[in-house]
Amino acid sequence: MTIKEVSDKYQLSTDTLRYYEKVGLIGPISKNKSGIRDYKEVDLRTIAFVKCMRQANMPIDKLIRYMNLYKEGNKTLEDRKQLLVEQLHKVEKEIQELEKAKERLCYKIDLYDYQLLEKNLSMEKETVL
Amino acid sequence: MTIKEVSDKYQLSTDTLRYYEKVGLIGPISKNKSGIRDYKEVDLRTIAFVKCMRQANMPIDKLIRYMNLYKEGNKTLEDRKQLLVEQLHKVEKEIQELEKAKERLCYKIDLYDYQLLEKNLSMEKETVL
DNA sequence: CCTTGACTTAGAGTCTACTCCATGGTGTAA
DNA sequence: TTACACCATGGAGTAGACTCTAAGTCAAGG
Repeated sequence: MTIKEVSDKYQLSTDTLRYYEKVGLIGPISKNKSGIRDYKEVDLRTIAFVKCMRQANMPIDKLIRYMNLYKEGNKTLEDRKQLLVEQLHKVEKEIQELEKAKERLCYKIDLYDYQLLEKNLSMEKETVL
Repeated sequence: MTIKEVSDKYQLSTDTLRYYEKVGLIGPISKNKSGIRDYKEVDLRTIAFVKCMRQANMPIDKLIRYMNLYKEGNKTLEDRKQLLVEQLHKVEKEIQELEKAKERLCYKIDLYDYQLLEKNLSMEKETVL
């Protein structure tokens, strides 16, 4: 699979894909004789995971640490789990904060609706009289 | 209320408070004869709102636009509401994405628990034999 | 009076995560 | 075979949101 195809499939720019590879988040990706990347199934799975974790706002350096632990094999299971648990907590907290913000937004929007209603009523009055 | 007290109350650094004022997100804050800021009740309410919107990941420039509309008064009600509605949609989408990430994290953590269990069992076997 | 600690300013610096650029090679359809 | 879109590299540049620094002012306590 070419970098363009991967880019389209996962909605990550080709620049981003190369950047992720450079910093060690994915790959190294195998290349054909003329140096062009050929993404394999396992690469795609890594990319999907990375994308998901990035959407969970996991910072790049933490993700890199996770990937490095992964490469070290079985003895790092506990550490890797720990990283994910930490991230889970962060995600839960963020969801809570967003929910709070959401409520406030809804409340304010309601207020605006009310104010707009009043404004329109008074304009109508003006027009009628 | 001094900048330090506000900083403690809202968990925003004094630098950040001054920065918000500089870019026009809050204030201008009134100052005493020797030039020291004195935050009033209305400032605190603005700060609380700004903090909430920032936690909702509303970009600074959008917030500034909102604040400017607010200062223009009644005729901008519709526009302001529009900004908030947009932001609400963004927040809802982000919550969804975080929920997705959360599920994936939970799933992976479960897998790790299982793998760790297996590992410990086999270690126990080794010890016993 | 002097020190200490909190306050002020303007402006430079930092961090994260990309994103863009210049330059040059590749592959395939007409 | 030439045009075209795509690929590569290293390194510079950007956006957003702070964060820090230097240099100075001010009020209170010892």
